Amino acid sequence: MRAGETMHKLTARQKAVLEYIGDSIHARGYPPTLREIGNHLGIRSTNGVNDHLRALERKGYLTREDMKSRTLRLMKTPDGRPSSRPPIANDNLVEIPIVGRVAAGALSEAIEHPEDTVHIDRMLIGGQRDVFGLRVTGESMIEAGIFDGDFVFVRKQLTANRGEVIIALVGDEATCKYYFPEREHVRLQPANKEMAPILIPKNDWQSTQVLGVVVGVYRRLH
Amino acid sequence: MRAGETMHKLTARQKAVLEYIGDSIHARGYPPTLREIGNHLGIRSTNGVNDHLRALERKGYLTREDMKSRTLRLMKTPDGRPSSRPPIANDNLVEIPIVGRVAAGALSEAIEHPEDTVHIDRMLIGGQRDVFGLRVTGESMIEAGIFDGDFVFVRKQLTANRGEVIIALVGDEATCKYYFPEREHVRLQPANKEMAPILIPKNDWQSTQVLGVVVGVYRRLH
DNA sequence: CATTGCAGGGGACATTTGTGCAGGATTTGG
DNA sequence: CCAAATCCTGCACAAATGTCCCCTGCAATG
Repeated sequence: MRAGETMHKLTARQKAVLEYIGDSIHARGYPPTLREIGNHLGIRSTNGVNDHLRALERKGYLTREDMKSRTLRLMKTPDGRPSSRPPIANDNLVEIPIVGRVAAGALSEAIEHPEDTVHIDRMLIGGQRDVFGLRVTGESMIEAGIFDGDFVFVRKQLTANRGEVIIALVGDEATCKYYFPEREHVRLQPANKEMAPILIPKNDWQSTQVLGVVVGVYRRLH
Repeated sequence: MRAGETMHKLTARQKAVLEYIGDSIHARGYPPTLREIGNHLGIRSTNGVNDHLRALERKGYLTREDMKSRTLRLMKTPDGRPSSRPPIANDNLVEIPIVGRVAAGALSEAIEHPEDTVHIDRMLIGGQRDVFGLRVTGESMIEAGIFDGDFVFVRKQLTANRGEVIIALVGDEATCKYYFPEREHVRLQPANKEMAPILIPKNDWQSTQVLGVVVGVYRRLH
């Protein structure tokens, strides 16, 4: 950085404006209007927003064109580096339906009508396809680090390997357990010393009872 | 692909329109207006341009929003491949830098030069801003369901509430622990019966030692 | 031959959007 | 302490911009 090229610092508010503009471009593909910025930051007057934009222009963080809508261009990031934000590459993102709760019943129906979806980085689910999400109820897998309220991401498949964490349909309830096929029965093993395994005789066991294999776990804190 | 979902081919004119929109976004950073498109292609009537846009929408090459200027989004390239800059429908996505591993040392440097990023649904981090990611090393939080190799998402902040899971800088190592401020010292409590708490005298404790509060945990399985 | 899609012209109209003016309250730097 | 900057409200206005309606012509299709 040369002398004379004074490093104009931003106020917190100006930084927030600049960040929202970047977010908008990044997420929607086009810059926001004055009023959109105002709405997002709780500024009721377009002039209030304009003040910020003028300040950001003066300090060299963005440029715009006269009397044209949405013609904002970012020149520098809030920390002063030249701006060039690559657009999100869709290839890395997957949209995942959250189909209900494990052990909540009537799951198969829920799968057809997802209530909600989340987007998740493909990297986090190991590049798997056909993944859906569930909310966990109960404490049966706490020793595996899967707690009440956690989200689990499940790769849809009808078979599993010994020892994997699976979602199985028992009766009409979905449940999350370790999978242990044995001679006479299939053992669904909880990860909780105080709970007994579920034993299902091989005769009663149908392949449709495995809904999928858990490939990821997410827990919100705070 | 269903029947009826035919591969809609573009006319030469429609292709030209689509390309100009792409050029505009690329060169100027924002999409053009109807009249700008018309000027560029020699179409004097906004309606003429609108016809093209409607056709492109119908064929799935772009989307736009009602009564908003410059809200064009490309969905497919002229040759039918998904657009390289696929605008995420909703803006509930956040790009999160993965800055290193907890207890890996030299973390503060890593924060400046993120090695990698993941995208995550804003819903999963409770709408927080200023979030970064870390990979956990070690077993010190297993009873809190945070295992070796897990990703933690951390809201950047210099203070925390009693009992929250935080990332703290101890010496030059970042560590993940429960936060318990007490009379004489700050206690960093592991969630592992076999490990002792770290006690840091209030004198040695500086606010900069809290790097942030853990707002989410992700674990890959399989 | 009627219909459909394409490619426009021309223009009225409503909405969106940026600009500008007139303030006020607070903070910051000298 | 004053001046400048920050961060707003509120409003009026004009320009930019999308939508809609009614046309013309042409080509392809059934």
